Amino acid sequence: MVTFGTTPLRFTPSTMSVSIERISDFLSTVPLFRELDRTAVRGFAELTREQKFAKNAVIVSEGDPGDALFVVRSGEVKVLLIAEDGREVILDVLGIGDHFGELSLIDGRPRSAHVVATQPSGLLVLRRADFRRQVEQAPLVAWGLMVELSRRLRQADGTIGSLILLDVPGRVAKVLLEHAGPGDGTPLVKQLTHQTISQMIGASRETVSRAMAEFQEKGLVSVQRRIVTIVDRAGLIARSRPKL
Amino acid sequence: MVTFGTTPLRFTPSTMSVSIERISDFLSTVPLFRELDRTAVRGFAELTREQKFAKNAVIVSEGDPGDALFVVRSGEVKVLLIAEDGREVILDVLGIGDHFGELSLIDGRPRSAHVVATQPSGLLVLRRADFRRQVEQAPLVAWGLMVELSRRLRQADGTIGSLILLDVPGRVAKVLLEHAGPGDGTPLVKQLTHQTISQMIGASRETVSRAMAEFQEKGLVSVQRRIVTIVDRAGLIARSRPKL
DNA sequence: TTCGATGTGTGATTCGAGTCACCAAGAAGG
DNA sequence: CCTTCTTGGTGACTCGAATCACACATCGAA
Repeated sequence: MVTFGTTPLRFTPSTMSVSIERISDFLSTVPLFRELDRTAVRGFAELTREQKFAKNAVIVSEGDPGDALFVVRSGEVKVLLIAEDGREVILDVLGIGDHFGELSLIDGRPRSAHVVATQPSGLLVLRRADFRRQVEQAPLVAWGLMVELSRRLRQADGTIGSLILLDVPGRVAKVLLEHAGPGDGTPLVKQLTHQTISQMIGASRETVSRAMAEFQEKGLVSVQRRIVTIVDRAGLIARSRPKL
Repeated sequence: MVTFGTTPLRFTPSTMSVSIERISDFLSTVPLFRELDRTAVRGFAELTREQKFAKNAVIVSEGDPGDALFVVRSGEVKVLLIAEDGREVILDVLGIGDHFGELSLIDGRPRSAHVVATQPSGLLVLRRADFRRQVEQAPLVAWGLMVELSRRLRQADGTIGSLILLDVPGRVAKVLLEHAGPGDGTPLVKQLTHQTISQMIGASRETVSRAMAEFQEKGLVSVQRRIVTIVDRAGLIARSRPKL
């Protein structure tokens, strides 16, 4: 349900269905729902309500009981751990079409990380009970969920490997490659500050700066107005391997 | 199907069913199948064949096309990444009742890691097509699979966090706690060499040795005939937190 | 029992990367 | 437009942990 300002609006059926239609269109672009037919997607779209978050707003906190799944409709959020001393570890940066919160939905345990908006964001919220009921109608979603969890597990294992096997410049190179556009000469899909990168790979901001400087000097990447472009992909890949 | 030596045996129906019965009994102790009724478990048990592996035998290799799920029936295996320079990262050590290989089964992608027997081991093998068909009969397994993947994802994220936030002794403490028995004074459930621990936490063997020496000195753990017992759990927990 | 093999303990040295301390350069907002 | 905030760059110093180099302890198997 959508509200403008603080006034709740009553929709005429036609206005209503336009809105649901829009959400359905959006959801069918999300991999999790891609295999479903129109009707099934609509089923999910109807259970959805959109919630807006300002930049830096906390969306979920580690330890909270979690009973909702979120799909990013606009904006950007980061998934992170916060240590007692305040240091932050960024586990993931999510953009439009990504989703989070499924772990608590599946196993009923508390949230495993914090999620904070890095940009003003609109999130579609699906509550647990609604979601479960709907999954029983459309078991394909269960499959899609497993595929997504598999992807993340592979990614997490890869991250563990590179934390152990690579030096800081190697880890920076890997992050750049993971966020690279399709071909050489394309800028990164996301704008990552050195600070953000450092929190993703467990390094200091300064060391990331030095690594980036090294890459520019060697002609591996070029940076214009803080937008990073990969010039020599092969060179970066070489740098992202454990050195013998 | 079971074979002794190289001679395939023909079973009488009764012999056969004893064997299947045994496997069913075993499978129903595995969390993945725990929610199923006898008949459903039997369905899976019948699709199973046991394969023996010698110590150090390679069970699956990273990059292989994967089309089977393995359940450890006896022995122990390790899941690991191997860098080009030969260094090994141990992602997990699996014992009786644990399983691996589901990622490739779910998403059809190549194996994401190597699996090697650390002890002579017996593995129950379930081929992809059989497994999928059976899952359609028993959708509860799909749910169990998601719960298991969630558990691993939480664990992997925790590992990433501790690699970034903790020093080596902190990471050692964390591993000890994760493998601890129920109460203080109980020995670890698995025997881990310093070498193995070092490969799990991305440290050198020597540094792990020194950390263990420190823990013994401070009375946090005691070691007798290479069996580690946790004496002061609270102390270890304190050591496994990021220090302010 | 004796011999490999496998696991552990400890010093000395080296090195990658964190920390501290600034300064410069873009963005962003009044 | 000029201030303010956020981001990036670089040197100097310090420190945790890897590496190197051995010696010692345990364990199985011949």
